[in-house]
Amino acid sequence: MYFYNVKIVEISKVLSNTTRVQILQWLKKPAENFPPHKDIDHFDDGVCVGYIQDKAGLSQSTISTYLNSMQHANLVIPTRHGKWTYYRRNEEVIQQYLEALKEQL
Amino acid sequence: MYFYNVKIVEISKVLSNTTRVQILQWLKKPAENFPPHKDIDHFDDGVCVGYIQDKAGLSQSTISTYLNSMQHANLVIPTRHGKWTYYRRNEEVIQQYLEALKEQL
DNA sequence: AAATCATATCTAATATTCTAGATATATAAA
DNA sequence: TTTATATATCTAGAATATTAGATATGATTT
Repeated sequence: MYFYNVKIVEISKVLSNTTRVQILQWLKKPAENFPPHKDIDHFDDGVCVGYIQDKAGLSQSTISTYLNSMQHANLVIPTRHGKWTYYRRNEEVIQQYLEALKEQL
Repeated sequence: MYFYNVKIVEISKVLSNTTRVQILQWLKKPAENFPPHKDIDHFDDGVCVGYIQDKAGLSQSTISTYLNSMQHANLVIPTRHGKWTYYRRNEEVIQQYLEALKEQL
């Protein structure tokens, strides 16, 4: 298991916004929260930005900025498939964050 | 065990600032992080604001504001002793926050 | 190669956070 | 009952976050 650099304050900043927390929660069960993708029949690489945007009801640029900050904190992993970028949770980091809080908080 | 209302976003907001995280950490081991109080020989009710201010190196009003936000999120409990207000961790809420994250995140 | 589609980045307006100084309040001491 | 001490609240400026629209980029389609 590779250990990322888990920065408590940076990750907490991500979690200090309702929409960003929701995105993480939605990505836990993509099939329940998003329509199927048109080109692929699984969510192995996560969910495309457009679906996340529709669900959140915020502008495209805002969601892109949010996802960027989440990626910067290593909470999500982007994968490019053609013209789409899929985002999935980084379960390792989420787990490591919980551990870090348990130890350090 | 009484269950407080643990709001993930509100608590995460507290934890999104380095000083506030440090305060929580310092309060875990008051005897190691603060000088003894002059009137009492224990830290059962926590640490007075002045000591926290000195340790953090920020202004009195800033620390007071921080402690207020932490109290509002139920992360710390204030106790008045004469002219001092002592703050201690609310271990129940901290634990419940960790549980809430584990379940919901 | 032009048009289209998905996403990212830039720009800017508004809101919130950070922080300190000034002032208020509450308690204790003189 | 004035004075001193500890903490809280008020005010305000600077910094950062939120958010959307406009524009740019990268990939696919026509």
